[in-house]
Amino acid sequence: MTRHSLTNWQAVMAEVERRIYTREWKPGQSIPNEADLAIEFGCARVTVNRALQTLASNGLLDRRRKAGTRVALHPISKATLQIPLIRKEIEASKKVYRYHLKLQQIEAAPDWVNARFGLAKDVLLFHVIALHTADNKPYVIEDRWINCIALAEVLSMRFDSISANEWLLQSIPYTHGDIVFRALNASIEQAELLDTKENKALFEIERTTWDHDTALTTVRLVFHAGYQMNTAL
Amino acid sequence: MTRHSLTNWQAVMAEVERRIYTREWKPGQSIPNEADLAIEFGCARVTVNRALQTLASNGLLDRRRKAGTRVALHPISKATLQIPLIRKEIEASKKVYRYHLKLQQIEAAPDWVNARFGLAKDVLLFHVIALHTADNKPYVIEDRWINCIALAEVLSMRFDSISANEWLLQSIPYTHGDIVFRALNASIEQAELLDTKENKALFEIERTTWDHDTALTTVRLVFHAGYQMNTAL
DNA sequence: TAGTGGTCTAGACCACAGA
DNA sequence: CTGTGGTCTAGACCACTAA
Repeated sequence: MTRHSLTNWQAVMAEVERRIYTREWKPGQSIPNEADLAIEFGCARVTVNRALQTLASNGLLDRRRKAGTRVALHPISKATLQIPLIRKEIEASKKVYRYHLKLQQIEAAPDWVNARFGLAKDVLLFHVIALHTADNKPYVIEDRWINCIALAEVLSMRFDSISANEWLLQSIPYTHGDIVFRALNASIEQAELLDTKENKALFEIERTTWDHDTALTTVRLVFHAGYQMNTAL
Repeated sequence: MTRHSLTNWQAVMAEVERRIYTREWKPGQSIPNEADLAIEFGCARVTVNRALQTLASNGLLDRRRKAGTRVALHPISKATLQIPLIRKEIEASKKVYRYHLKLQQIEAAPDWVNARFGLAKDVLLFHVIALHTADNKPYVIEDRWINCIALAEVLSMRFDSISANEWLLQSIPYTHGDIVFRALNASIEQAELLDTKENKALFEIERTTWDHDTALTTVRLVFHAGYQMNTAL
């Protein structure tokens, strides 16, 4: 991919990668320490350090103080998922994005939401259901619950022109989140919204975001039939 | 999570994160340059650089030479997926891992495989189907095709005691890979192997690994009903 | 062209964990 | 105790790009 001139530490990284890849350094084997490599490559130790740290964070090396650096035995592959705004994702594929609000009200939440939020059973939460379309075809259903105790601002919002997805991401800072991916059989309602048949296998992403120990919002994104999520290794 | 004493650059990072999170520095806004921050924090510029680079790689900052550093407008969330060996994944949940070879033969590949490999239609490829179980319950079907032109070693392998998954990962180096996640309705055969019903929504991961421009192997992993993939944000 | 981030260096000290 | 990686510093030069 990158057709640029390599910086020094990238060159060191590339050379180390090459030695691992060609099995000059085999899985499980110790490689020379940073100081020796710095001498061999004729650079500062920090430069070697940066290269090896990067490789270690990619899972290609195991590093321990005193024990030294070894080629990883089980290269735990790491894939990085980009999770963009739905609107951006659709616009990136050069399709026309549209947004349709289906429901916005305050109501008691179902069990799975209360479980996620760690709230009592009959707390009222802000509930939004919306459909995002690409070129006027259903793309994803956004079924969102918002903790309006922690986020009182939401009570005055109308999500008919801006999606809750977008408003939250731009306006509400969070400290961390968790994500679950799963497959589910379409309910009758989901099938109707997504223009497919009941029981069709659909891809779902469930995301909850937190401000420290307080859950702010949880959303289930149910994608149209045939949706695929891609990434590189 | 981390209850350790922070290193200096981590402290700087934490402070910058705090300012972003508390909106002292708002989305889109420029923050002071590295030199000024180094003075303010009483540390070397490199230390600030490391902190800001880390935040930028997490998507929280946008950095451009001359233009300076700004708080990201659209915090593109990045989630890192760990893709371990199936055996490790099962053992990590303290269940008993077992492996059952269902098929191993050389045959002409279906279209989707030829498409991935960029090969002619009637090339013969190495085909393996296996079931991985956790506590004797079906966990995932591994349906794998191996490019035995590029990987002649595979012709002498018997995958009845070691899985192709494991052998390939430990023995065959690759330069990169791509991954697709999707949902599918169980076929009759899949339902039977996974002890569920036809048309049940199942989670599938399709992974292809490459040595430069040569596809080495492609695999479809179809998980048991109810499987979820988790990650943090 | 000038300001900003990106990288590099030599040297230093520290923290951890193996022997 | 000692070898190794982890981090920090001050200073320098380079590379990109907005003005």
